Amino acid sequence: MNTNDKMSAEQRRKHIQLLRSHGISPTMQRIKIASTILERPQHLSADQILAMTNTHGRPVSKATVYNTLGLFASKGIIRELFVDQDRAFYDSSTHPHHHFYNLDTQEITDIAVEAIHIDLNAQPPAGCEISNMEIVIQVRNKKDS
Amino acid sequence: MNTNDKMSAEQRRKHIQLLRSHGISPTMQRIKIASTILERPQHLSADQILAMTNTHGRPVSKATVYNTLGLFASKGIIRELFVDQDRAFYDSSTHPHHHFYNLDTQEITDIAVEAIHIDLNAQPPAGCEISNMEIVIQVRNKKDS
DNA sequence: TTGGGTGCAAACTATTTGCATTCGA
DNA sequence: TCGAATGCAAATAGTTTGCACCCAA
Repeated sequence: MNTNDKMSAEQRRKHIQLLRSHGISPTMQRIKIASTILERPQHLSADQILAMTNTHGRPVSKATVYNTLGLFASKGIIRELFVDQDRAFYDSSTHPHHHFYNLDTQEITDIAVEAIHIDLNAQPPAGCEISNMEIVIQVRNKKDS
Repeated sequence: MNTNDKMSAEQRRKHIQLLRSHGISPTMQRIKIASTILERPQHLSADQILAMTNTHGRPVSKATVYNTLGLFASKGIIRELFVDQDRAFYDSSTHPHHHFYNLDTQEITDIAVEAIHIDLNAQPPAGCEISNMEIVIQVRNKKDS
């Protein structure tokens, strides 16, 4: 058993703990998907996660990946990002922060929560309350000029 | 010919002018779709527009409605809103403003541009420039308590 | 044994593409 | 006449649903 194997085994245990502590029973598929996302801080789309998860071992179906990501997000293990019309993205960091979203490359970059100050002088519509004040600032590659 | 018919004819002429002035040739389908959206300030999804357009006269296909909305948006007649993961919305007002988006009802409400002041202390990623700073604030119906 | 939990094939929905038809020069 | 513009059926991509299977009580 080499160092990498030890790391993986430790990570695996950590992820199982994490799932349990959020009330999710740690099945094979869920552990694989958790490992893919939580390996490091990152922003990934569902198919990126599907592809990365299925580079090794027994493949997990598309439906399971989608459903599992929804489950993880609803339990607060990861965060679902609303940055793109077409695809959902998932953020392995759940602490509050904002994002730049590059429309040309689909890349997501963090903005520290302290770096944006918002002054809102409008009331939500009657009978509503604010659910989410995360800001996405769309950027594009600079044109060569 | 009653008052309503006169109104419609006037509106129709105005819409044809508008299309021409934006470099769009005013076909039957486009005039019908323009009439649906521009009748009054509103926020509509593509199928709402499809359904409203096809309540009368010769029906316009789904594909044409989608493509036409994209065309109108790219020419600046209407504005495409990125408020919901699942569907695009189109705003008949193109002047800059922000939005509340009700996740429970899919209703969109305007926020005057002066009502939000944003202080951004972060640089866009290298090689990028900000493309769009329109803010969407997600709201939910207040729970009865 | 049974009932909720799990995973996935198939279905569904929003949107885009490819192409036959039409139009304007 | 001919190339570009137009409209739409069919294809696609992302996501959700419905159901067979499994496992703990």
